[in-house]
Amino acid sequence: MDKRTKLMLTAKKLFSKHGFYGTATARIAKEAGVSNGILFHYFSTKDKLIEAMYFDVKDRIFHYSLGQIYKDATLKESFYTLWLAAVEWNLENPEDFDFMLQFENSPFYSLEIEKSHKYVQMTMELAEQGIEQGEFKFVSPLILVQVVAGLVDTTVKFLRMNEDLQQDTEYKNKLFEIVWDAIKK
Amino acid sequence: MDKRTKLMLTAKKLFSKHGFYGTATARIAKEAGVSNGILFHYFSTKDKLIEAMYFDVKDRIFHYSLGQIYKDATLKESFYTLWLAAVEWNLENPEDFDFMLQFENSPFYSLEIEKSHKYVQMTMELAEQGIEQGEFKFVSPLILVQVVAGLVDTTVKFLRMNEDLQQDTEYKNKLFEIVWDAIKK
DNA sequence: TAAAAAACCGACTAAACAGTCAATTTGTGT
DNA sequence: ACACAAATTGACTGTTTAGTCGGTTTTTTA
Repeated sequence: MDKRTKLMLTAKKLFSKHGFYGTATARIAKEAGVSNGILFHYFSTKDKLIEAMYFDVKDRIFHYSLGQIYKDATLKESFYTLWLAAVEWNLENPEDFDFMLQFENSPFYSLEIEKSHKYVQMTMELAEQGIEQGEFKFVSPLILVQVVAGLVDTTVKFLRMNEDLQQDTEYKNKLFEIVWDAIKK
Repeated sequence: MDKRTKLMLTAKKLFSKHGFYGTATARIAKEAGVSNGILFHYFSTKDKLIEAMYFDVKDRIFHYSLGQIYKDATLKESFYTLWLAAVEWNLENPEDFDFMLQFENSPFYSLEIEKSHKYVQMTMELAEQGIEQGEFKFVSPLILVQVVAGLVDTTVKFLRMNEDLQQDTEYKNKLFEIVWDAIKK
């Protein structure tokens, strides 16, 4: 594995456990088994490393989740697939989840960063579609996207504390009804 | 104003703008107009200061929001009052809001802390009531509480970016329908 | 009003930190 | 085989940091 990747994996592990504040760059390099200098060769500052990791994680989760949607699915099916894929991905990648939560709620994060992301447009289009078809509530498509994203986080946090429910498909369907009822007209 | 309060107000301002990582204790003391030493007289460590602030803010917002509920209100009215009060309080106290978001999504925060909070029980009871009366979805009362709390955050973030909607009662009612539909059977 | 306690000061320190850099190794194209 | 570029090292540094401490002022108590 190349050292850039090793650094990002180690950084993710440490950031998610100890926070940005509690993780020294020297420690990241040491635990990744590379030299101190190479970290700053790939990422000119600590902040740049954090930002690069954000884009990397966001990319992977959206690529995975959007990839699960199949053609000719109804709007509800698409949203169900999207929601479930995101929830399961986050449960299987707890470090990524913790890192993202921390990042998105820190002063590092601005909406400029968010908006620059290609996948946001794609989910917005789904929401707009639902509104036009009269299936969703007549509100800003942005709030609908944010509601779904927020409910993914809420669900993941809840299922983490209730491991026995993680495999319970029936219960997860009930949890999805929360999401669907929230956005549907 | 006593120096302990001055310190907490200044810390809140700086933490919300620059994060825990980006705010030095010396700077907090300086901008609060007090000596460096007195900070550690009141809060033995920086982490203790952060935690004390969390309890302080949480206390005030819950005290305010729960206080808005009137006797003999229906369950829906109670939830509406609670949700609206929380949203408006957060909009009027953006530093508190940013601080809380940061804290609750950082490794500082554990569910042990959350559970130790007296107000959590009170909202849980409201949720249990709704479930027993058959008015809410038949899921864990905890997820219902977390859904409402999460949707408060989502709403606040959204209204912050759309200042023109902040006074629009009709629109806010529509946003509440998202919350209500999410939890109601 | 005296003495005890609590609040308060700011200079100080030891450790930790992000980022640099000159030197060395590894890879690549000719 | 050679030259040139890119990757990599780890010791180093100037600064910043949380937290300490001996001493002073203010408040409380009896």
